[in-house]
Amino acid sequence: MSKNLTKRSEDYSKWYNELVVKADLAENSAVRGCMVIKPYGYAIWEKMQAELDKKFKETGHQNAYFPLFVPKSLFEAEEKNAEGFAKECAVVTHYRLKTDPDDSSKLIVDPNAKLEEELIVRPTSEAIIWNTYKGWIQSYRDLPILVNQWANVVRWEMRTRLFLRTAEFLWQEGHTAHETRAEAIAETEQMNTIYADFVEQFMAIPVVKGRKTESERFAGAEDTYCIEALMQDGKALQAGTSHFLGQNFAKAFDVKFTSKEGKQDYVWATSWGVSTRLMGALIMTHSDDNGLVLPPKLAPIQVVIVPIYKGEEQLLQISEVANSLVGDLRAKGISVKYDNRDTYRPGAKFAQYELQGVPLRIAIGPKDLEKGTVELARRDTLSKQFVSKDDVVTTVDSLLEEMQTNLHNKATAYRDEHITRVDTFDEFKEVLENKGGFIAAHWDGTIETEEKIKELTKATIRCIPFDQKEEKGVCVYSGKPSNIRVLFAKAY
RNA sequence: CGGGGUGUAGCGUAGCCCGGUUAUCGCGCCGCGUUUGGGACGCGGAGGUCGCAGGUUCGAAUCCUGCCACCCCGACCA
Repeated sequence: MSKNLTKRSEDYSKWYNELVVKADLAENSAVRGCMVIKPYGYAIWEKMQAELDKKFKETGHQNAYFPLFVPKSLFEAEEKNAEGFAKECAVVTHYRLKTDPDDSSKLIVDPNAKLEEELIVRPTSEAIIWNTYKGWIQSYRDLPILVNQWANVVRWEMRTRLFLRTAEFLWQEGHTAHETRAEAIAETEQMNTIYADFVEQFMAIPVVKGRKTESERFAGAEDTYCIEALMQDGKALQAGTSHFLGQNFAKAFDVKFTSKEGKQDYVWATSWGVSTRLMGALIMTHSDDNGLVLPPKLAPIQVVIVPIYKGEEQLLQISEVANSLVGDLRAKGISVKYDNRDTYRPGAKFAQYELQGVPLRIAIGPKDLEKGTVELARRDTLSKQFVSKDDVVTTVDSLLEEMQTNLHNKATAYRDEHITRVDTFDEFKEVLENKGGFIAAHWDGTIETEEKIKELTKATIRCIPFDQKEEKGVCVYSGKPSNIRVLFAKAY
């Protein structure tokens, strides 16, 4: 994506148009920041869901569903968590409307239908889930509980951005309960790795795995692991998180179990999630000026076939070739669309599928009929080639694989070029201002320094990378000793 | 909630300063015909509470007042 297209969110409209429409109920400001995901965009989300779900099941997790509403008292139970989300909660106070006595065409909230206790629309489900787990857990035999929920959550953000920070978003949230600290930490690590593998391999987006600093940590967590991605405009995006919650929620909701030895103890917890924000990451990582570019593994349509013809008869001849090709490709498990609409010309279709990011396009025209070929165009490089009819299936098959790798390599190269090692604060500011991306710098480990750097540069510590080697140095801001570099960046 | 900006057809806009025929143009949409190897062309057509409410005026998209919404920047955040 070109630089000028990264500056304003409205510039993304070209791509978003294919995926999403902004909720726009005219005078109703209440839905500001929510989105309507169109079928094509939702199909992408469904592919992501399916892949993640598979990985969750492979690691012993099960899906369940918990209520949308959280009674306020439950929400209050874990103090830090409550405090962390308090500023951005939608609250249900009434349960009924009635006709306005002054204007029968209007409805008003019935003042007689006030709830005894307000209900919070979940910004996350730890509270209601841990309140439920309390009833599920008595013995070590009940552990571990490995549950995931696919759901929507609401966070009343002051400022929203399509996909990256919408008021309502779709996500999955895993909530697990364990006997031991070590087991819970292992789960936290496992899930962070699953996210990293998914985002890298399936979405072709390179990420840095690491740990959050205390100030960036999830409210109520003892430790937060994350995967951080870098967008084409040089800003970082948190693509997924996995939290080790310690015994905080177990204590808040009084969830104890009796161990083999007959002793009572609080259970150890984790939670982890990824959201529709990943679709924003997808757009901002791979898109170019012609629109979306989808990695083949998550493209709802992997191959589109466009006929080029004059007259009904020619279309029939081409359709014969096209339909047999569709059959052959589907037999290989490749998703194909044959677009034989006669209401649009080929050029318009080409443009449309490029906008939608369809990885491969096959055009079949009279020349191809003569020569026994098809024209094959790939979305990532925009290059075209003629392929013999007999070789199409194998070529498509290998190209899809190649494109998946190519996209990941391209994004990785970009990301790696934008990790800059910096040793002075002047250099830090210079790189941040002119180059963007991640800055690998020494940090003295204090919240004060972190805050000060944020205040001066707007850059935050994205993570302390797991694979960072120990290295003696001095803090880029305070000059105090440090033995590891952390990653700073401006973030979404 | 602070600072800045913008509201005219589905989308993008001209007109506003300096009030005056039927509100401009492009895209899109509908019909007919010709087209079809990179976003077709011709002819015809439909579509407007000029953000809302007041006010000034013979007359308001245009001037005044109030309100509302959206966008950008900031605080907040996955």
